[in-house]
This record gives sequence, structure tokens and C-alpha cells, in this order.
Amino acid sequence: MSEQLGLRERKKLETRQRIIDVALALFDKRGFERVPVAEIARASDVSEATVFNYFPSKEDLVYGGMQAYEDELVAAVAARPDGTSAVTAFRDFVLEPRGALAADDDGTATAAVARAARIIAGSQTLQAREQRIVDHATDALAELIARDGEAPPGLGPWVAANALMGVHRAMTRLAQRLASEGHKGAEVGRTVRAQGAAAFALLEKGLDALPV
Amino acid sequence: MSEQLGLRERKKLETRQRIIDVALALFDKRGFERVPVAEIARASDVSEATVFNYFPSKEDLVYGGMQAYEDELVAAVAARPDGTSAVTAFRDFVLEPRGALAADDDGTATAAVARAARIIAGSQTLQAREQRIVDHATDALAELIARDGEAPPGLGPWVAANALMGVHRAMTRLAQRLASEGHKGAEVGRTVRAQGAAAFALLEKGLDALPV
DNA sequence: TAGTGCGACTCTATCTTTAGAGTGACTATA
DNA sequence: TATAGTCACTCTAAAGATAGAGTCGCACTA
Repeated sequence: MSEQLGLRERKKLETRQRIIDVALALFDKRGFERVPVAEIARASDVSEATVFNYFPSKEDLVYGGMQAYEDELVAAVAARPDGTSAVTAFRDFVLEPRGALAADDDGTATAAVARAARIIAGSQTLQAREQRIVDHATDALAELIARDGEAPPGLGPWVAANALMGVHRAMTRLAQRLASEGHKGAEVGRTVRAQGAAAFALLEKGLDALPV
Repeated sequence: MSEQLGLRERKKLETRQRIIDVALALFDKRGFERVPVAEIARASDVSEATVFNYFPSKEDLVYGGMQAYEDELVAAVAARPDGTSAVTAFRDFVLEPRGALAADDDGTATAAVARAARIIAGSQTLQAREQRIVDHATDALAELIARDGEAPPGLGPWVAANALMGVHRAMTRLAQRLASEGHKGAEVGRTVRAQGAAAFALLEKGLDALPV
């Protein structure tokens, strides 16, 4: 757990995290659009310039984490070992227990998930940004898939990428719903992963496998 | 109470105070000489260079406040209004209720005084430094007194300065003793000031006034 | 429709802190 | 008495944060 970071780097991480915590708390209370960045800066004990040093835009205070996750996801698929299909790499990455939801004994992480859901639900700006992130990841993924097979360039790669991303989005929404309903971390994680695995299986076997 | 400082200046004060607090706590626990500056820096969450940015020497962590007080004292005497004697200006400055000891309801300040006494008592280095500070202030004071009267340059000014500084030191030691014995702030302040006033009166009337 | 204000974001100079290597005194130990 | 180690303190370059002014788009209002 102790990353043995230098003082400089450790303080940067702390500042970054403090800004995020403060901002999300304010967003949750008053709504994303009704909290000026200047106020976040004041409450975080930094200057406004510092907030923009860390986060290129106000939206990144909410979506920085998600953006990073999508980037990692695409990178993981791109860097998969030979012999592993893009679909498998995608599935393995998404299903891997990770982050706070893996072991969230006190419910802190689930509370954060529920809060994020509330914040996003309350802002069209943020919903639009989520869409853009997903679209971008989908395109990148489709590109990878297209490079994979020798099939002619049709709709296949993009449709496949979209289907995969759909599982990911569905898992995210399920997690948000469960968290909002008060279920605690470990259970949420298990449920989401199980449902996700089933969904991937469905896609792999083909939609014909859907029970009638 | 709110000084309306900018962010930069406020953080500097906070950092400075945090370093002092951390250092004194460590000194009290282990002794001045047995706590490396590097450890103070680590525990204060700053680099060693930063400690020396704020405090020219390790001793200044303990004596910075005292040094500043002596400087102010000499400055106050130097800047006294016309018609006021150096002795009067000195006495008024020293007897004025000031700082934490003026109103120390919860005993925080007295605890700090007692701690400072313990720390100093445990280090010859610090005792020597205290002596140097007092000597320096005494010389400066003697200089001011000498400029005052037209008397020939004899021992008078220095002896007078020393006598005045003696009252100040005696008051300090009384405060440290009372604090160490568990007396609380407001009472300590009152007692010290009363005893100090009596001591000044004795000097002013001349030692012949001492009861036999 | 022109004006006004707010708020996101940028830019530059300056201040503060850190990293990291180094010096010199003193201490303990062989 | 040589040797190694500890520690106070210094120095320089680079990183990070702040101040303060300014741009631009947008909403509200006269």
C-alpha cells in the first residue's frame, strides 16, 4: 500500500484527491452547474489556477477517473498477448475485480458510486460528456477489432465494439442502481461481475441464445 | 481574528506553525539534541530545506518567538514618545497583558509555556542561546539608555538595562514555574504581572526600599 | 438589441517548495 | 589516532502554486 513516493509527488496526489472530494461533495449538494470552479478552489484551499492545472476542464473533476478507465481498457485490448482475441481481452479486463468495489467493507466506495450517479443524473452537460467518452472508446475499440480480422471493412467491427461497450455500460449502471438502493460494496461487485459475465457469454454465443 | 490574508501568505503561516508545533512536541518527548531536523521535516510534511527556509537554525524553532519578542521590546523602547523615559517604556511593554497568557481559558498556553521550560531545561545549547539573546537585548537597551541621559559614559546604562532585563527574566521564570506547577493561564498572567509591577517599583525606588 | 455580469478557462511573472548533492564539525569506535 | 557516521546547514536547478489580469461565450435585462 505504501507506494514510497517522494514528498513532491505525494503532495500532488493529495491535492488532486482533495480537490475531487471537495468538488463532488459540492456537486452532490447543489448540482454540477451551480458550483463555480472558484468556489471549489476556495474550499479546497488552492487557487483557481491550480484546479485547472490538475483538471483541464470542470467536467474532468467528475470524469477524469472514467476517462482514465476507458483509456486503460482500450490500451489493455491493444496490448493483449498474441493469440488472445480482442473480445476476450475486453471481457477479462472488465470482469477483473478492481478498485474500491472489490473490497468495500464500510460502504465508502458504494456511497461514492451512488453519489456519482446522482451528480451525473442532475446534469445534462455531464451526461453528454459521458456519451462522448463512450463514443470515443467505442471508435478506438472498433479500430482495434478491425485491424484484427481480415474481414472486409464493414459494420462488423463497430457493431462488435458497441456491443462490448454496451456490456460495460450496463454493468456500470447496474452498479449505480444497486449502490443507490443501498447494497454494499462486496455484494455489488459480485453481482455486477456475475451479470457481466453472463452478458458477455450471451454476446459470444450469439443473440439466438436468448431465451424466448 | 480573520486577517484576510491571501492564500499564499496564509499557507506560509500555517506551514510555519505546523513545523513549530511538530518540533516542540518532538523536543519535549525526546530532547532537543536528539531530534534531527530531517525528522522534524518528515513529521511536518515538508522537506528539510523548507525547515531551513523558515528557520535559520534549529534553535530558532524554539527561540524564534522569544527573539521576536526581545526585538519588539527594544524597538518599543527605541520608539517611545518624547517625554517617556526608557525605564517607563520598558516597564509598560513588559507589563502589558499580551499573547496567549492574557486569556488562556483551556490552559493550552500555560501547557505550552511549561513545555518550553522543560525543553530548554533539557538542553545546554538552548540555555546558551537564551543567554545570548538576553545579552544582546541588554546591550541594545543599554545603548538606548545611554543615548537618553547626558551622563558621562559609565556603567550606569548597562547596569540599568541589566536590572530591567532581570525583571523580565524573573517574570518569565515565574511564569514557567507556575505553569509547570499546574496553575492555569489567566491566574498565571495576573500573578506574573503583579509581581513584575512590584519588582519594577522596587528598582525605581531604589534597592534601599527593600524591607530588612 | 445593446449592455452587463458571471463564469470557464488562459497566460505570465513571481513566489515557494522540493530534489539532491555537498561541506564541515563533531562523535563514536576500532 | 585513523575512520566512518551523523547531523546541521548550504546551494542550485527544476517543479509547483499563486496573483492578477484578461479573453470569450452565454444568459439576463434594459
